[in-house]
Amino acid sequence: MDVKLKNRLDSINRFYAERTRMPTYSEMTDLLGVKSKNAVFKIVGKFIEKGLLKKDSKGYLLPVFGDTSAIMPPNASAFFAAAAGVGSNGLLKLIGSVEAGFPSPAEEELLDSVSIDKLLIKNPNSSFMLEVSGDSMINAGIMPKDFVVVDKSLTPKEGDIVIARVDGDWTIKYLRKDNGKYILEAANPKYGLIIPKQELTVAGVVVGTIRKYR
Amino acid sequence: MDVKLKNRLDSINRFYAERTRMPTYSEMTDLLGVKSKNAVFKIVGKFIEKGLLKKDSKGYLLPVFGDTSAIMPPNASAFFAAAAGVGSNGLLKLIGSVEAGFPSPAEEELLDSVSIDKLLIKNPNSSFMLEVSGDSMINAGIMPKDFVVVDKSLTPKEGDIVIARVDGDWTIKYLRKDNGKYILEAANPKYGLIIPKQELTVAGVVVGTIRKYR
DNA sequence: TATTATAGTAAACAATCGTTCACTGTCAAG
DNA sequence: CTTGACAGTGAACGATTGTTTACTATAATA
Repeated sequence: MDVKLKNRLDSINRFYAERTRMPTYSEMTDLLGVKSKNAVFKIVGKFIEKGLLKKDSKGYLLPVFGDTSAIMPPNASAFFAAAAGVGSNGLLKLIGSVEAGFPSPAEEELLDSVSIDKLLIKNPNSSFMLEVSGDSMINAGIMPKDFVVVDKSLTPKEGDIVIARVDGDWTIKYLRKDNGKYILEAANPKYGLIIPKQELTVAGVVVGTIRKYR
Repeated sequence: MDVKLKNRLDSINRFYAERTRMPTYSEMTDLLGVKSKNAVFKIVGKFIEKGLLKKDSKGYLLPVFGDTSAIMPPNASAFFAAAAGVGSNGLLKLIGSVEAGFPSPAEEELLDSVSIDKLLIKNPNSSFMLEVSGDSMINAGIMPKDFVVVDKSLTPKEGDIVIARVDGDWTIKYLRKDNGKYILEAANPKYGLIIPKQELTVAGVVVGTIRKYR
């Protein structure tokens, strides 16, 4: 796909990121630099054909997100967007590993865009975000003030990091088993195992963590 | 706001999360359980008046995201959504700290919803996501296979975690200063300071980290 | 009891939507 | 030189949009 077409797609996707809705065909005449809606209709038709945009069941035009179930496809090479840093969908472009660094702009393949929301949240209706306090999980790379994404719908299993209520207190810990009974283990040698006296309730499984700097 | 109204708002927002667009007034008659578009018009008018939905400059209805610049408002109390786990906007409900746990459903205030994308990404056009390899930042809670969000537009300053190219290699490290010259410091005692022989280029500042479990 | 407020119904309206039609101009290939 | 492909223009069309109008039923208030 040539640069002009790619820039056109980017401008549509950028509209979506900024305005939280897809542009109308009329609005796209301005975005794409054409005068007629039929020209837009044909250009959009090409993007739909290539799977870069889509229509829903009612015929409304929608953006297409990168496939977050396959982060870092094995053979993907990547390149920076142009110096102006055009992104698609307001989402992040997934480059590669830190060690691979930032490839030269000469590489031509499109970067996948990913939505972090969609990366971490599999079940929107049963997922929540909590802020971590305390350093009990610090050796698992979970620090105070980090956020964890918790999914209540998942069945907890041994080794999961869970949000649990034990003897009336809430905590975040590894879920372990000892003699057939669930116990909790911190990721900090300062804290011992938690063996419930009365009740251990697992409220949800931690499926992701987020930290914000600056 | 009573439960019926809140459920109506949730159903609109859930439509947005699932369909990537806002429903039409006609579609909202089904969502809200009314027969006439004027009833929808009035209900939506109430949400707009309360700041729970909005119109853009062209008159299109849009969802309203929680204010991510004020995560965890100091006096916010929170409660779980209903057992069915209704979420708004497909976004996460921000509850509270782990120690506060999950409050009882009896508490009535709305949870803020947050978009992680919007939480971490301030400049979509200059932000990227990289996967971490190596354990050089492990004591900063950044582990191999974590993702970092990098913003190229920020001016790096001392103490930032940066993506840098030093003597031809890419790395992620703390940016430090020694005798007026920039150097790099790992967060793992296994690794010494990096004092560039030739060139140190900072490509971007790390503004967030993400880890995915399961 | 009367009045007001609220929540809804049905229909009509002007505007805009996405799509189709007919056409033009440019470029590449035979 | 002719033909076909491609990218575009302008206008028209049927469908749908959000908004407005007129009204009804119920509940709350004075």
